[in-house]
Amino acid sequence: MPDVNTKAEAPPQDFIREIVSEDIAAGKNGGRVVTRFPPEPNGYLHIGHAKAICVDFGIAEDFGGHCNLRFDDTNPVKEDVEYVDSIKEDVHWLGFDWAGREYYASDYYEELYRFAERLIEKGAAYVDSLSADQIREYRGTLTEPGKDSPYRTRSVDENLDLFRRMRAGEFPDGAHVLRARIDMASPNITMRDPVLYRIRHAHHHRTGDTWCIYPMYDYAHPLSDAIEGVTHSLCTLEYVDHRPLYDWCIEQAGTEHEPRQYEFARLNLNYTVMSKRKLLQLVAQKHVAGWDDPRMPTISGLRRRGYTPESIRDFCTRVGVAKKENVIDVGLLEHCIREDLNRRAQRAMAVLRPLKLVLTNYPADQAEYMDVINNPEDPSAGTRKVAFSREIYIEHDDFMEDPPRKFFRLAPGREVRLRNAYLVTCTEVIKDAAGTIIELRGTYDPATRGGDAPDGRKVKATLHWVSAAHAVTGTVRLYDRLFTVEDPDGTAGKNGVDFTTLINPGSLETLADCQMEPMLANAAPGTRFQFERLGYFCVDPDSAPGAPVFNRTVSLKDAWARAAARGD
RNA sequence: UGGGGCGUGGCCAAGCGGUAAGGCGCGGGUCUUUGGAACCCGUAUUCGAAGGUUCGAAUCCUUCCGCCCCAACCA
Repeated sequence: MPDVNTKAEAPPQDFIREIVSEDIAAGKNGGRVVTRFPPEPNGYLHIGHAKAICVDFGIAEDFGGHCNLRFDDTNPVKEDVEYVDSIKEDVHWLGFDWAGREYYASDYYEELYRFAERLIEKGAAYVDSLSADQIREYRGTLTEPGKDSPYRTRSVDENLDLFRRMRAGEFPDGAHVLRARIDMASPNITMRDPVLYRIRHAHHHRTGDTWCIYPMYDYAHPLSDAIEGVTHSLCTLEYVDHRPLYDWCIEQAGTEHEPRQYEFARLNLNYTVMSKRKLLQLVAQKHVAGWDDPRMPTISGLRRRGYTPESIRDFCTRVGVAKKENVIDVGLLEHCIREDLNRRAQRAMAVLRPLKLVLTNYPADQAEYMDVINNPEDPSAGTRKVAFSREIYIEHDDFMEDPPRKFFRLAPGREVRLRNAYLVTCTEVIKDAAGTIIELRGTYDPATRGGDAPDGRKVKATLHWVSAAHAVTGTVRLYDRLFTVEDPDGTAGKNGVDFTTLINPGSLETLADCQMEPMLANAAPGTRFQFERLGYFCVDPDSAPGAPVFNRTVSLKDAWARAAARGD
């Protein structure tokens, strides 16, 4: 058994961390590591962003560096402060801290403008007066080279004059753009004289009406990185083609810092749509209650669903960082939250679909209090008292009048255990005129208090329950996948239908007559419990004192249901 | 058909010329007052394919095949 423990603490490795390690070893950037998380404030963050956040902040943290939160707010017509606020909240909630390094590309507009003038003076940029359509035509296609704009040869003086007048607001939107003079025949389309600035007479959420020309991402991003002293600019794979332009901007601007861009594969989840456009559509068309609907893959949705930040971060590290396109099984996400909550969530008993069981040999006016362990995984969570009495509710699913072979819960004449209470036997089934079971009668064995029989006899099932006289009524929202097809996007595309037609009609089931133990009546919103034998549930903000509303985060693993689905 | 990225078990993912880690899932078992949890066992003679180099290849070379991205004055 040679030193197995010395290797156990090896930090998580991936190709980016390898690069960073090598850079540090080589003394690059004076050993500094600076990354950035650069969202555009035009929507809510989702689980895909969570991966990027974990990569950007996580790597900085691992190497003793820091990560800037920078808003890439270069397109005023799509952005809003509502989004910057939600982004800040979500990043913080995930457990990351930018420690005051909150930046905005718009803070650099003046500096970016000066760089642009310098580019013009060097002959590296020019003002083009082609229309957007013409620019597209001149750009060529994937297989044919583009051709030079007739304005490409304008003099430096003319370019400078035009660009200054663009800034001064002399021209309407679309009249001119500033372009990099690179190579219209480049096999990489990104390099065919990319647009650097466009005219947009629009109000910006931070700079107001100060500007009417706005820089493009491809220009603003590398220079913002350089201005901030970012060393490793980490982004997703679709930007690989943009890297030569990123480097071109850095080189042309001759900045003090020379950040480098590295790309990794974005996160995809099966049974989920992730594009901002589609998420926005779900909200706008009211297929869901909002950005934070517990069925949404947004950070705010996952939060309301009951996911913990720890579980999401754990998920991101398990998913890894690589360059292969991937589709992660949502089952992994569910595993992560179960594992976290199993250790931390207080247990409680709640009956979702109540069926009354009257114990005919239990005194009508009596009640007693059982000692119940709050969390078997965490002794420090202590115990609580739970009331027991003659009339109790059990789960309707836990009784079958004519049970199949492998069903070993309650049935006529059968004895089962009521968790932490007594062994009980069903003696009678009461039905209404229509034949519907409305109540059960049974007896309890007074010698089995706590749940063990002195004679050592065993029962095969243990049921959760709640005393009818003490129960509080609450609402439970059972959430299921929003889509039951693995690849909603692909399936919708293949069948030529709108993806919203694929929404699972059973993605939300609301149960308003759930019977719960009293301690659940006034739990604070956000509090998470395990309802024994059912799953993990989180108190929703819609709760009122004495009228709690719970969201089911995820069910418990259910071998019985799995076997039944498999066909025994 | 231009350029770029990527192909290791159902889904991820290590591996960096010395004889296929790990996680999820799945199957079986132990234990159990949650059909939960925990624990144990099993799950790729093979790394997209075919050639080649080598004593030895998932790792090097060649060719082929497949998937993804790029033709916004979006990011």
